[in-house]
Amino acid sequence: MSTEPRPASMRSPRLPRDERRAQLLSAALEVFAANGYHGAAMDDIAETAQVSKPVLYQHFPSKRDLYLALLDSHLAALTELTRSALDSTTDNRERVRAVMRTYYEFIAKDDKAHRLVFESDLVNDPEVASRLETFNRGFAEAIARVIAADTRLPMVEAQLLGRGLAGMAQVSARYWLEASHDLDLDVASDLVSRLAWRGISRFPKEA
Amino acid sequence: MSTEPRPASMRSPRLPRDERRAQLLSAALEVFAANGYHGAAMDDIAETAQVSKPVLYQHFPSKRDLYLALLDSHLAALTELTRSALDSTTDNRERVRAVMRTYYEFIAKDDKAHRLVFESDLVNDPEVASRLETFNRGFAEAIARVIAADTRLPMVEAQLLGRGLAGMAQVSARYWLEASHDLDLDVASDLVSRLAWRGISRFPKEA
DNA sequence: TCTGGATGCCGATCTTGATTTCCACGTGGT
DNA sequence: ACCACGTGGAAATCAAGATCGGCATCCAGA
Repeated sequence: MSTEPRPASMRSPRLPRDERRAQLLSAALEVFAANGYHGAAMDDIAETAQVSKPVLYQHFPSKRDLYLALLDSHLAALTELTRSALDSTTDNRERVRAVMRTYYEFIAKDDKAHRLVFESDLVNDPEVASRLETFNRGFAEAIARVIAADTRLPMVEAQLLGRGLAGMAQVSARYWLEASHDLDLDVASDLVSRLAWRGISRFPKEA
Repeated sequence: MSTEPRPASMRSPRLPRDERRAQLLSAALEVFAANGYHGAAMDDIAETAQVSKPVLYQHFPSKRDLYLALLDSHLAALTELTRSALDSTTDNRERVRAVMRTYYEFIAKDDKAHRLVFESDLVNDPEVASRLETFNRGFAEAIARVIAADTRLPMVEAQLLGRGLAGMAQVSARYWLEASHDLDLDVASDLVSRLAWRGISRFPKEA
């Protein structure tokens, strides 16, 4: 009556530790992106990776740790992408264009990693909140420096605007992805980056 | 050994159904806003309302229904606030100012209702997602009409920009609330609304 | 004032679903 | 052939949502 052991063909082949870990991360991303943290069960992730649950726990001490590992990795990637976009030119207008395009490309990636970064349902966890806040601060500050370079605004106010523009990029890109896919990525990101640039270039200190 | 019935002084006084319901909603908002949907336990809400759990379930069939009721109510309120801000003038520049200010005021309210609307951790629930999407669409379309009135942009593109500006308002206001409270509400919202207005006014169709 | 019934309230418990762990088994290298 | 280690089925554990049956309170009508 007991269940037979899984035949060899269905067992997961033995893998070196790093490869297995990478595969698990990939499966976890897929499930988390599709269902969110709370909607994802460890069973689902194990099944997606075609592995049993204990294997999961040999690589990550808990579901939360698994999630954090993923978040860290993709936040680091996005940070690097935007940094490189910022360094790709010295013309501020072109900088805005490049960063906006980078954001749109990140969101359009079909691994859906943006769901972790921009639509996490674990924002109330202090660790997650702190990582997201660090990322957002860094990004907003980079924009704020561009603004301060083009205007005479003090840093406090430039940062507020930086946050606002970051929000504009993120929200508009998410909408574009969901609803407005008849617009080409370039067209949409150029449109929004023009909106942003018109807003900030030679921003007057007083009304 | 059995626990004594709670003395009369500790029992919650009998309330007419509607008042009790209102009180429960208020307690629920407090807990949900502080901890998010998943971080909030029905026990917490009951305790905050100084009531036992069955009372909660006599008014709301489930935790999710309670949350949806709250969300509906505050989404409706915010919708009405922005509609009224839009109708408060016919000058588009003033419209942007008024709406931005309304957003900042909504976020500054100390009932923290904005945590439900802008930081919900239940976005993966279809009912929640649909309600939020309806709100966002309505808001973005209102902005898109303003944009279309001031430019020659087609509605598809105006809507993308509308979403972007909505995101700018929301994200910048959340940042202002958390970190930048040395700036006055008026100063901050005016600053961001100027950024928005400079971006959209007489937006050129081509670069 | 007294009484019956309806309504509101509570302690205690049930139930479910998901994370985490235990222990035996197979597999591949030496 | 052996043994160390990766693997999986099944079960322990636990938190939290939901419920059950009885008690208290208020009000209408005699």
